[in-house]
Amino acid sequence: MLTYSRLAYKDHDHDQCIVTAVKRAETLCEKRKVRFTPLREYVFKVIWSSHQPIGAYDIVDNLALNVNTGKRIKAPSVYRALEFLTKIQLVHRISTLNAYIGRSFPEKIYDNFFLICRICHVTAECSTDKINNIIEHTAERTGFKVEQQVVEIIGLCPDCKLKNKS
Amino acid sequence: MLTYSRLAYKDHDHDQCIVTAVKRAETLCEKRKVRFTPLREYVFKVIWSSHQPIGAYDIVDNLALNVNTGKRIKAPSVYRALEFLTKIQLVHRISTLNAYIGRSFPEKIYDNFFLICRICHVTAECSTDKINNIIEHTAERTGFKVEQQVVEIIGLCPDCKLKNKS
DNA sequence: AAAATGATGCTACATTATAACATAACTAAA
DNA sequence: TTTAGTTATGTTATAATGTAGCATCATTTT
Repeated sequence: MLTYSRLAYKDHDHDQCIVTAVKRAETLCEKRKVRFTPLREYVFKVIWSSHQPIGAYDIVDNLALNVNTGKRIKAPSVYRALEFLTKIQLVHRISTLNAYIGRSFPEKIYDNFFLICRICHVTAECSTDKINNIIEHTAERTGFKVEQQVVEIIGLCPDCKLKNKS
Repeated sequence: MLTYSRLAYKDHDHDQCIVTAVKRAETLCEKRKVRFTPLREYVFKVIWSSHQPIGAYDIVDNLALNVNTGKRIKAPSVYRALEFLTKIQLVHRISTLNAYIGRSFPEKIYDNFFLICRICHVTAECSTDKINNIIEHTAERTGFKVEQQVVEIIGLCPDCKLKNKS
């Protein structure tokens, strides 16, 4: 089976994208019995505001001020929200960019990878169970126990590929 | 075809490892008509001094003082050497650790991945042409042009797996 | 209500990386 | 073999990313 998320490359109703992601997040947190607090939701929404990974300090800049105090939310709070969201797989840290992106298949822990445009940074999540098989197979022959995989593919998205053909 | 570098997990003559790597580097640089300067060689050797990825500032700390001036070699110089070595594929930046490791198959641009031990950080480079096929195939269906791939597998190396069985 | 746990706020700082400009070393052309 | 061009390194300062440690506030459990 092979599925992929080409959505990032198409015109689409992005507000709907966010709504769906938030719903998915709420469901997942309920199931895992963890709290989807306002701060975590705000951070999650800022991350989902585009299909480009966003840096932690850009999230800080894009967050609304704290509702109660009117003060800016500081880096450590954002990093803690990111840690939480990452741990339950709702968000992925694109380590080649030091930036964070919302996950389209949060239930898939392996089998997923990211296509990252070198120019515009638009990032699509893909999922195929074949990759994991190969990695697992190769790793096992060396006695290595796979726990987590980071697969980041860098290149050109369809749009930037066209624009750079000249 | 499937090859892999289990060397990292075995007792071996590591000095020989370094000598081989340096020779390979010299040959590659000659072929590409780029300069394997003393600084680049020193940095390369420090990286190859173990099978654990090493951070840029740890390289700074481990470098001998500048032969002529007796002064410490500073971060920007090291980063420039790293940029050079990374660009010609002699070194890989393990982006999940912000650290650098010598490559065993510098001629392979795709098809390679890294098994990184979560505990001791020992890292083995593997190479199999199957992964790239899948990624390429999936990416192409979305119109994405693959240029570079970062595959970092986190888990337990054979030694740490044994030690943590209890 | 009290106690325990979990989440956020906050200051200060650690770590990783680069910009910008000066100097030195190499290379190729006249 | 000088000179001009190019590439590499030195140096200072600073940007960008991430965390430690402790105080406070909120939620859940007893």
